[in-house]
Amino acid sequence: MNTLSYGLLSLLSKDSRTGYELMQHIQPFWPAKHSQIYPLLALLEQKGYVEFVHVLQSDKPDKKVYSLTEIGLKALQEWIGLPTDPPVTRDEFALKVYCIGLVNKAEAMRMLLERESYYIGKKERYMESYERVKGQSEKPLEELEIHDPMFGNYVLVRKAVLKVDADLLWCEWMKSKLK
Amino acid sequence: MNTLSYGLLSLLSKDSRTGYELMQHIQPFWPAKHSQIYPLLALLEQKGYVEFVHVLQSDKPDKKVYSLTEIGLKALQEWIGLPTDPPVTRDEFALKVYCIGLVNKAEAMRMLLERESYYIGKKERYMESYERVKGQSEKPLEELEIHDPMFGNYVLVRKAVLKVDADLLWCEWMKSKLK
DNA sequence: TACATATATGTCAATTGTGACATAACGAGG
DNA sequence: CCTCGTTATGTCACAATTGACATATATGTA
Repeated sequence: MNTLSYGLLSLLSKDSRTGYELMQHIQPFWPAKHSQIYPLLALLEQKGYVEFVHVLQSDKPDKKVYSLTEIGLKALQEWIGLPTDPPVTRDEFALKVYCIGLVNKAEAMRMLLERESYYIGKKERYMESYERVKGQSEKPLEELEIHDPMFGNYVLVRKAVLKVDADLLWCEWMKSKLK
Repeated sequence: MNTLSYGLLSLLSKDSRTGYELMQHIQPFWPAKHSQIYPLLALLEQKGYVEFVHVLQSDKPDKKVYSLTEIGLKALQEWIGLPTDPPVTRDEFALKVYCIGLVNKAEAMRMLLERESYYIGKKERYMESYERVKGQSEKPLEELEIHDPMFGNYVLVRKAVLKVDADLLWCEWMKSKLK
């Protein structure tokens, strides 16, 4: 069982979801395409870690709603205690920045502004997530504690916002360097 | 030609390096093992983008020092202008945090402290890089501009420090949540 | 009318990346 | 003396991931 499989179990521990929804929601922490998710879900179902019900829809295609089983929950709990791999980031832009002296200031500024607007868009989406979490929570977010069902969502949105703020801060600083 | 290949050219645009050194220096932005680097270097050499000289060493194993060729430089310059893929991060810890409510506060705190010390170690190494860059630069770092050979190193260390500071800030904030 | 996008699931070939094996010499520690 | 870590290069089987293809319906757009 690979990390992505456990990631899917992790999402399913809160809510029953379709493969399509799992694919959408796991993106910020473990980007994966549907072509990777669907075969893994079939494997997880084979092993009895998840089960699904067919849900017929008239307006949209029918779907399979997956949920975590008892033994899936046990597997998930065991995995949490196991050693955790360090995060891995692959950043093509950073590779380009290393040799940015090969282009002129104007071109470098163009690239930087493009990257900055990418981060601005990301931050906007994270802020929308934050508002969604706030709307779904019964308590004020600051009062949530570890066993509250929204705790994970809350602290992860916070993590994402802090990181994108750091990226935006660097972009701002870089702009002053390229003036 | 994949992104990692261009990353190698990018590093070689500043200094001639061995495959082993390239493997070490590309880690922060594009983690790759030597088993991936060496075959790519052979391909790049076949295409004429890089060339190497054998350097015999008595105390350590002999090595191959690679450098960028004219046509390698041209390929690198073309790549810089091309659209840049967004950064990709895979974070197993974040997947665990999503369902952290499955374990008790003490266990969650243990995991968090472990992750925090990982980030502290990373920050220390980045600060060492910063000092190394400062030592190698002729001008004060604040005065470096885009065409200075140390500019890329300087702004990337700054980027790395800002990001790890954001991670540490989140850890600090999380500790207060788990008290 | 035609085309793009979103929902929804699935397969498969090709590419990318990992972990183990192989070799070899040095220095440090038990 | 033996093992471990570092330097240094290389191969190879396997696992993880991507991108294209396939299908179907609804909705919005040119």
